[in-house]
Amino acid sequence: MRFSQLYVPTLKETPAEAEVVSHKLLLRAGMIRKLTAGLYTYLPCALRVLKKIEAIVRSEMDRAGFQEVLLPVVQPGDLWKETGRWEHYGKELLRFKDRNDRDYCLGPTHEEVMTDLVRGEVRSYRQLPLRLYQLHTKFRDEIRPRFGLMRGREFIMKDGYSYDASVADAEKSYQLMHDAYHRIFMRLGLRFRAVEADTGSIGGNFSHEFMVLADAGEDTIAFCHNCQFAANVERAEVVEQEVLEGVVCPAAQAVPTPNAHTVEEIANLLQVPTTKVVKTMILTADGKNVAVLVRGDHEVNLIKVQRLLGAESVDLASPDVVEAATKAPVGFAGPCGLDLPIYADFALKGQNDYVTGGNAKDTHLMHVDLNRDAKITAYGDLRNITTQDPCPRCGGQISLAKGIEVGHIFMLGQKYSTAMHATFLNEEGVEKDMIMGCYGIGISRILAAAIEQNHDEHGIVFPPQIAPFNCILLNLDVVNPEVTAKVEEIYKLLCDMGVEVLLDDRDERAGVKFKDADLLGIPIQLVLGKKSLAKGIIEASDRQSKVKVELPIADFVKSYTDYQSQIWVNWSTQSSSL
RNA sequence: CGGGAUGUGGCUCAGUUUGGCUAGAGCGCAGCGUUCGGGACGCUGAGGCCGCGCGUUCAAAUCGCGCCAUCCCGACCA
Repeated sequence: MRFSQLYVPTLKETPAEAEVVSHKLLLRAGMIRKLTAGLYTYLPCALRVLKKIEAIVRSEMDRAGFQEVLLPVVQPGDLWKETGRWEHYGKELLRFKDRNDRDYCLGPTHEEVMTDLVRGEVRSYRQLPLRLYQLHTKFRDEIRPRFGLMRGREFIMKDGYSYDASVADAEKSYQLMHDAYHRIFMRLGLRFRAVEADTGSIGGNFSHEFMVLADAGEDTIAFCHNCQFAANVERAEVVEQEVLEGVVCPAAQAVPTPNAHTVEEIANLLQVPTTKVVKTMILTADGKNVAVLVRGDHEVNLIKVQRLLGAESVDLASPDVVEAATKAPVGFAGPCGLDLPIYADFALKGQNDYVTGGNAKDTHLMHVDLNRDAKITAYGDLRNITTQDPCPRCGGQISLAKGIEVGHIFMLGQKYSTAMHATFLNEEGVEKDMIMGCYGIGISRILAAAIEQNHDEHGIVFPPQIAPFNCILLNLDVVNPEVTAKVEEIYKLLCDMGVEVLLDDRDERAGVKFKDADLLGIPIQLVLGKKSLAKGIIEASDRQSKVKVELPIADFVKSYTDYQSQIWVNWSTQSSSL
């Protein structure tokens, strides 16, 4: 491919709309353009990368025994009514009606349609397991699309579904995908981690997320240095610590705390550590209000609260609810005398002499003993894990890291098969519901995640496995006939070798070519100009390390082949699952 | 949906506070010339219903009201 022919409108300046690195670089590198909020057009370079990602995903899915199909994007509302998700999925489901006034939606995921396909044909355990997948476009009307391709409304996804006759078989399907995902992310050249995850709205029994490690990640993962434990903080359980003896606690005493709202402000004002302050949050769970208590230096985990209460939804209560419950403005809630069910985190249990809100304007209570002065409904694991907590499996040291969720696998169980009557006859001739699993990979998100993880001040640093081209050949002297003739010769040679080469044949200054080559993130830069031609060499440089070597023109085929394979090997040793 | 911000040539932004006469700069684009190994320089030129609507005024990019769009922070998720 010739640069002069390629539609890559690179930009010197970053469009104001972009905030995160991947979004900025995708725009600057001429890979994507925004159509409207959350909807992006992929230009040739981006599409080349996406196709490489898809090819790796496809080959590993096929290898795992999954068969590719392609389902419609538009789905009938009736199917969603069968599983109850027409009511429960929420506004992310874009709904509309056809000319006959029938309900339809754009597919945000395809459990219903895939299961409809399977239930129509499968009658016997002999036809199971059935493992299918597809690669196509999903639409979710996100509340807030952001970060370019990281959270678009329309995106490319690989979604796979398994149908098994028994739980044991379903677990095999799940493990097959777990292993395949490992191979996929290794082959993509990324640093990633599989973590235990919450199942969220998809539902099911258990799940793992595959996280690309990057500072811009929206998720926090906790992992152990000593054992294999790794989990999304949403999910990571906190083990209850040994109960410590409480000190002798004086009687509770109200103190004025004007202008102090946050835990830090209270702690400073009253000269106590934040660990001795109790955070009281009023939550609304399925329409009922409850109070949740955590230590001042801890964060409430709403998913854990939801699980403890067995609630469908849990949210922070609105200010008027808080004011009605505490008879005070927001910021002064406390457990003493509060007429609500009160759930407290384990960490508060063993100690006393706390500072809490006073349920009155500008007032807090000191010397609170929760067991003496408040009525705690129950203690439980209600907060996010911290680096101070021991590993819940082995007691080892916990670390936290940011990650971008690029894959998620779920053991669904019979949630959908039961609702949709996806049944089969077993060996005994008894009708059973199939056991399902579903397995997603965000293809277009991987493009963004790869850039978040691999970039520098000059631009993108693509892993060679997914780079839009294997190398870029810079003609530094397009007006010089000898140089140009030699460049053309090398270009043809590379094409004949099957190397995906981008020839920068533009009549531009050297600096422009170097800048664009860096920006695009092509792993290998080959440079030929008057100087190098005189020496009989081509300069090659590694986009990642910036290390330059000289390849003799005389022995170009072999020296290039060795060089490229070295670059690839370097990358594959970097990709890891930690 | 709540909170914050921004809308001015293709891109980045100035001008808006204190209304004023042909609306500016840099980049990019077209032409000519000089340059040519890390985003060159000079000259010439094209390109703007100043987000949209209504209003105030002799006069609106600038003031008021309404709407729309985009971005950021929260609840969602591949």
